[in-house]
Amino acid sequence: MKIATYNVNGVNGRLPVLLRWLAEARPDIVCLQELKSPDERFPADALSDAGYRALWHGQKSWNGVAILSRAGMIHETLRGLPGEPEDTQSRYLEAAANGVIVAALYLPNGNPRPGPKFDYKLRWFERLASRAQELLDSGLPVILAGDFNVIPTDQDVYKPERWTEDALFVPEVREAYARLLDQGWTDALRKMHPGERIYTFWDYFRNAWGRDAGLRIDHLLLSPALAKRLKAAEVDSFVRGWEKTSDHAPVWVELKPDRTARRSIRGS
DNA sequence: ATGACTCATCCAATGAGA
Repeated sequence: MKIATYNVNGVNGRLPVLLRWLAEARPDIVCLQELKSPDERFPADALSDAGYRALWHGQKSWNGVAILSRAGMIHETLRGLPGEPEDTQSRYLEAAANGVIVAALYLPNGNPRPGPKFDYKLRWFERLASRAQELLDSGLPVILAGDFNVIPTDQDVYKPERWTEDALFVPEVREAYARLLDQGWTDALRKMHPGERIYTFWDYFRNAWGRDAGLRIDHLLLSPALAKRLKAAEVDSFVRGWEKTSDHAPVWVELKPDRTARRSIRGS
């Protein structure tokens, strides 16, 4: 089973690129971020024609997350993170699909720092960590997939010294990410590629793609049950080179079949 | 240090992204 995350930076403007990538990559489940679309303009028909059922949590102009599945039904389990009822930003959607709990998330950027946007990022991080702990405690197979807006280490940025004051890289944020992992999550891309420079985002500015001046900020975190099934994790960086593309590239994991489930099917 | 680029917004100039 292949599960992907892709910050599309505008789901309607990006539709041709998204459909092309879906046709080529054939992921079973996809988490999308930055829909930048109100719910009524989400391209559900075009995605349905491409073979995907969808669940979406949109918002006019900004944010917005969605979960696509071609594997079967999607059952919503949570829309928005608890803990801040006045928060109207559409950044979290969670569902059960194909035997897995999938959380699609778009963590706040947090710049400029210091300021209210940075404070909001830290609060949102805490709310995510609370939910993540609940999900781990459930013992279910869970994947947290999305744009975390966190550069975890020096290895994940083309020029660390340029980013020391940035809300994506300051120690406070990197520590929050490390604490999240310490709950028991596996950073799938890093697990499969230790010691490798690997990016998921390249700025539109300054020919960042041409210079390979990237950041690794889109992450796929696996609960222990799914970490055992991890087979491959990659970035479809070629998509970043397409016309009218997003500044992010899709990231995906391939999971081995669930041995427990297979045993039960065989009845042994 | 700034701004470069791209998206979405009642179409123009602005906010947001990272």
